[in-house]
Amino acid sequence: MARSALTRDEVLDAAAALVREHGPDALTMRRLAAELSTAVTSIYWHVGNRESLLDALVARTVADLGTIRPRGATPAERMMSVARALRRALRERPHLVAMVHERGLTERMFLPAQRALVHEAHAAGLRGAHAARAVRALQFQVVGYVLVERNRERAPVQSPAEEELWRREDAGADGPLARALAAPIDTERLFVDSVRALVDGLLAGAGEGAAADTGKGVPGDTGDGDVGRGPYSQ
Amino acid sequence: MARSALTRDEVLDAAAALVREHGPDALTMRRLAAELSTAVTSIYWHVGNRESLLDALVARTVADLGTIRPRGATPAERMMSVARALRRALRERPHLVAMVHERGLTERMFLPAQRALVHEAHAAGLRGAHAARAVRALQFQVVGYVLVERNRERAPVQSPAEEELWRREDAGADGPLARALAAPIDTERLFVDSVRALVDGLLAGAGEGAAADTGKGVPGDTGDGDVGRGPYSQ
DNA sequence: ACCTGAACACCGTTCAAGT
DNA sequence: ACCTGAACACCGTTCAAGT
Repeated sequence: MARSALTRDEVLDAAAALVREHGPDALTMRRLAAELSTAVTSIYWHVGNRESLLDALVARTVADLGTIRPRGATPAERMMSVARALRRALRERPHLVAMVHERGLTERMFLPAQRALVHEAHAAGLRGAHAARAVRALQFQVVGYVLVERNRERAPVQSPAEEELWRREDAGADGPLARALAAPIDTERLFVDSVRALVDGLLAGAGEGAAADTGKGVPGDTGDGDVGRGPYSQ
Repeated sequence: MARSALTRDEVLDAAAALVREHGPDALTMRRLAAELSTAVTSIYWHVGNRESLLDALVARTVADLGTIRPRGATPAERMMSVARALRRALRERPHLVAMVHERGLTERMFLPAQRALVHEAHAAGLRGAHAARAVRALQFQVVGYVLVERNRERAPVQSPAEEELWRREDAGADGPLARALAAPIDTERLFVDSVRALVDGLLAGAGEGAAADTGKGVPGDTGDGDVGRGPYSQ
């Protein structure tokens, strides 16, 4: 069998590799063709155009994001474990997640996690629209946090260093506060603190009955990867 | 006086207009030149290159983001008013804010708001590193929320409609929950709820003494707009 | 000090043509 | 059904040259 038969999957693999290693900007049709030792135009036959190539990569990422298994004894703990798992999954695929975000598919991507959160919110005694808002608040919180966090990491040396920006005068007489704000952020801890505060705030006043519910997790959410094949000639 | 003397500010104004009306992708050097009825290369003389042109726009936006005036009777209320004001400011400049974000300058942009939050956290009785974490948690929350929110607005018709994704089985026996999750999000309300829950969680247990503190607001944070002028020849 | 056109090395995409 | 090279209309950027 001749090895040289180019397939759509090979194209996607090579494209994903380029993105993973050099970022989305490095993914040009010509470079991709060179990587695959083929003509640029062959790629067009397999994936249509650059836009739908990116769409396909994004669809893959959405499918890749596996199911989330909540852990912990109480609903609050299990909600926090979902939040941590979500964050980790996002951080493992920064470029691709950014692309998902650009395409406005973030929500679709988080459906499995959302299901797990619904389960836990219910177990915590939240019901109806109240539970829905709690789930979404947490989801927004986690996704937003990771976006901000990634942003900080990509940031160049912040134009004026944070320390310069925080002179003593601004923090009143609170020396430790000023010092804490001048120090680099412990994003790990800040994340946990933020999530805990939010979860506490959301669950405050909810009926605390079903805390011993089995943290069984999410119904399987597999499949759904493919996005349409075949030629793209008009 | 000859009207035709091209200035750096004119270039920036035209560029900002292009971005505001057609998005960052529409800002090409050639189109900008056409807009200004000048040669492409003239623009290079004034702003160096595309990258530093974007930098300058971003610096402008950062400077534009005015000071924030907290309102409300209690520190908690004033913190929430800062959060709302921040969100509004972000939503008024979506393209430019996205550019600030891409450049990793989000933090720099929010310094004024951060100052206001520090003031209120202190008034609420938080001290030292604890106060610093509260301020940052809230800041991450607001910025992250707006990023997610913008993302949703740009989203195309979510591939499978949310309703299809939420069949009854997933929400257990909670019909209202399922219906609430299938309905479009009231992002305004979700934002307020989330912020309130977070603020409540953050302030829980803090000394509640100085609630009547004057909500005087932030020390002036003007100036700082310019970013270096002159020729860019190597 | 400011502006210009020509030129270079890139893009994504289309098309007519091959096998 | 798959692959190809040539060509088009765009990019950002540099350079040598004008005034």
